[in-house]
Amino acid sequence: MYNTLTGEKEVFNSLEPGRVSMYVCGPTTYNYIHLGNARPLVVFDTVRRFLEYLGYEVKYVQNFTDVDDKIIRKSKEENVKPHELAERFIREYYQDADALRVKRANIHPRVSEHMDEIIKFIMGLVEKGIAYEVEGDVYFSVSRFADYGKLSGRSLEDLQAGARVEVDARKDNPADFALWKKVKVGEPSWESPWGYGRPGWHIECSAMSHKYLGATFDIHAGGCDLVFPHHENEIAQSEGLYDAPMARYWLHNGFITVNQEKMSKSLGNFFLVRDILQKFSASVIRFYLLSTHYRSPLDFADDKLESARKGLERLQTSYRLLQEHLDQGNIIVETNQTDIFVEFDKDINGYRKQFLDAMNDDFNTALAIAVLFDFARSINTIISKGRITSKEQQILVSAAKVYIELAGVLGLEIEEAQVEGGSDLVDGLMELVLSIRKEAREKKDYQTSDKIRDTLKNLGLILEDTPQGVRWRRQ
RNA sequence: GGUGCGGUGGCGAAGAGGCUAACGCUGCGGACUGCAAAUCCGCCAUGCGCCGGUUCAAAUCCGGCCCGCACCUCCA
Repeated sequence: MYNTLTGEKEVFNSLEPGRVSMYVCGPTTYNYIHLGNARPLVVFDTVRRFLEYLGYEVKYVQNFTDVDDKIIRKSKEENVKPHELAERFIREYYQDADALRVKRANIHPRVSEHMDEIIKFIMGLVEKGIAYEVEGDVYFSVSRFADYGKLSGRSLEDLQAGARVEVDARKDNPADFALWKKVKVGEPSWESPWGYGRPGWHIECSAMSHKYLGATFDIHAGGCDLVFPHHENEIAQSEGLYDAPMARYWLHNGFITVNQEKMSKSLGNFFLVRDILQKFSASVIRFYLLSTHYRSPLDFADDKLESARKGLERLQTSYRLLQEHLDQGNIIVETNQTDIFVEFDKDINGYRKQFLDAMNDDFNTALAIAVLFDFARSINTIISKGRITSKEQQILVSAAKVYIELAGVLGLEIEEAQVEGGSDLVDGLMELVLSIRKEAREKKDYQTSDKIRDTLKNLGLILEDTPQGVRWRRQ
């Protein structure tokens, strides 16, 4: 996997055999999540699923930033208490993340519930002399941490040269950042040795990751805009206090762009997951997010999601056809396997291997998906060969199993969309309509039969005539 | 100004020294079908931003240039 810290792909070795500890920076809960927020969720959820597939026991921690300037500002606008606002959007977060099949973390720590740990952490830094208090604020002294800049590849001189931060004369160094902010009127605050106040942005991840994963853990992940300053500062805090490497592998996903520009809240060009779900299913969104390598930028546009929709549908169709083929049970009892099935049987393992090789190479989901397409084509071809022997049926059953298993590593729902068919009423009506159409076709009254097909299509019901009779499905 | 990422067919996107440059979408031709749909088969980059260099061999390595994006301030 590619490690931002070294700038190279490295072989992954976990700290403890068979176990992986992983911390992912979660959202600040003051709004619904947008697609840009969803990308790391889906990408790192996939990393987790893959590690679990390989047999690791993954301890996955993802925080909620529920104490923050933006929450306070928005709560004033909406005239609700900050913690109520945060609480509400945590619930909304789960709704979107669950839809995208993002597995819940083992622990979802919140800043508001970890004040003791945070304050103790800061006290430790002050005692070690790498943080200092000024009038109720506490700052981290970057000049006291020799490795400052190692993650983002910049030096303190670089930072000063291009400094856009207004200089605060009370700081020893302009790059020093706040660990603790003195309370302002009307803001939530907690008691501390420096008076009432609240934590700075970066300290929470250092304190909470330490509590749940220890001074050193395996993987720390987040969006690439967090490399600097957020993760750089986390390293300074954690390594400054514990003198041990914070995380061994740092993973960063690329941005979602809109017209090649970063999707962000400040530019206002963001799309909420919730709104996109009006047009596309969560599975399609997930598929789309995984169709590009996680470190590359990914441009958002309706036609690109539409293309993803068609692609995913292709994968789903293969599975559906395979199931139907097996359900039809047109097995003939013979012993001689044809060559093509022998070949296909070998291919199944080949696809699995190719898929895993792709994932093993820095989570190349785009390539892994390509393998699924090859697999799908193979399935489509083999089942078009018609009747099968019982031995051949076994091969198809195992193909179905592997196919679902690999899709599952990506968290893709391949077998969905068919059962949702409907109520007894719909089924009953469809039975009636289809029998009328069947009669019309038998009488070669194609005008009527096509009218039925076209009308149903406009209602979102697709009819497909096959040698075994008509088949219908939604969408 | 500093730091980093990237430019591959109509679109999206893999590939990172050597088989005909994957895969998906679109388009075109064919098979199947009453016609469709789905599926299958075939076609669509003598070329991978531009110019040089290294090499028997370069999208892939090196140098220069052009263009785009991001970070250096809250953002995933």
